[in-house]
Amino acid sequence: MYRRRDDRRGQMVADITRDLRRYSVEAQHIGHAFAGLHGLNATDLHALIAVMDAELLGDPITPGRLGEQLNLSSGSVTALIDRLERGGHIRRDRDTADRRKVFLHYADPGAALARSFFAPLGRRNDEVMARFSDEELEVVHRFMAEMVISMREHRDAIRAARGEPARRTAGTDPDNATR
Amino acid sequence: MYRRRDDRRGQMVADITRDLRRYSVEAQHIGHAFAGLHGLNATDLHALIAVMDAELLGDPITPGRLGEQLNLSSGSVTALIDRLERGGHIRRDRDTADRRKVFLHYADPGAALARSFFAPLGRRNDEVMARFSDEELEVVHRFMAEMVISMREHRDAIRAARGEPARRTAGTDPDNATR
DNA sequence: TCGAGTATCTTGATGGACGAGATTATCGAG
DNA sequence: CTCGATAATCTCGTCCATCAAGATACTCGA
Repeated sequence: MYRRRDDRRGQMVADITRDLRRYSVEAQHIGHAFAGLHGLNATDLHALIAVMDAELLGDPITPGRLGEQLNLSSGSVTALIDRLERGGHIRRDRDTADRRKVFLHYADPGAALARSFFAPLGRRNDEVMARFSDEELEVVHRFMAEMVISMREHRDAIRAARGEPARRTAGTDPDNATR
Repeated sequence: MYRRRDDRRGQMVADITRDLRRYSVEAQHIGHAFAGLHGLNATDLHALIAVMDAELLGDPITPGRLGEQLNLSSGSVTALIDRLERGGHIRRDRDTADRRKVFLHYADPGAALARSFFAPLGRRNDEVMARFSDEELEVVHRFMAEMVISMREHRDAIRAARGEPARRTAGTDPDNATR
């Protein structure tokens, strides 16, 4: 689209760029549509997924860390958690050691919702991937992993250019990040 | 994450799924951060890109079609265009044939902004892709193209489940769609 | 053990974006 | 030249994010 070259490889680069853009636009639309279908908004859905992820890893998330992941102010996070708790999706639990902290745990309705979001997507993933060999998938993985790294750097650069000092999220550390 | 298998291929599938999820999350963050940096919001940025895309294809977009692409109500679209026009990013032009219609054209500040969004991303893309052979990129392209198709189907399914009757956007037609 | 400093979450006020529905302008068919 | 359909706009209410301040709990040095 922007910068079009004539050689075959240049065309390929452009195609992939366009693929990626389309993919993320679709992903956003899907999240938005699914959320709306269940009376949530896009942020709520992201939060629900983050809470579930953390819980499945045995490392419950706190409002503070949730705010970092979603890039939300602390006040917004409280309101967000209020909404989700009111909807019965998650619940708050005070830490016994440090009573300032609140741990977020998902309640069953929330978990079911998250599963119903991912299950069909997973099926579709499987369908597509079935058409590729192990070696091909390996290439795809290598490519996507590198793209994600590059995107994260870019994200941090933009955030740094703003006022937020890059706001070291879990993304700064190499790869143990939940997502 | 969800459904983890032990064999190598299963692991690969899970990894790629995770890659894709991370990618779209990052893409969203980048859009949000960039928009905020320039006094816009995420919707405004998407709209600006859509307007530019259409214009570059020589087929200026109308508010109605823009609303379809962004999945916005007509009222929101009007407000959105007001904002962008006020900011000097785009301008409205009445169609001479059908005076109900309004064509959206980007003004220079808007174009510059869109370019300053894509240019660094393009550079990063190039860097990553330089590390892959033609054949490998071919595989990536094939994979992503299929994923996009699958995602679109899913999106339409969800929207159909809602109230909107799949709202035939440009996505229904095979591939000449801008995005 | 007291107190200043810090961390974590919450509250309240404000502004802005979005959606729903009514309204205005225009077009095409009979 | 009406009537219905279509495109955009306007109005209003709701909801969400941000900001600034506040409440509570921990930490550590004197």
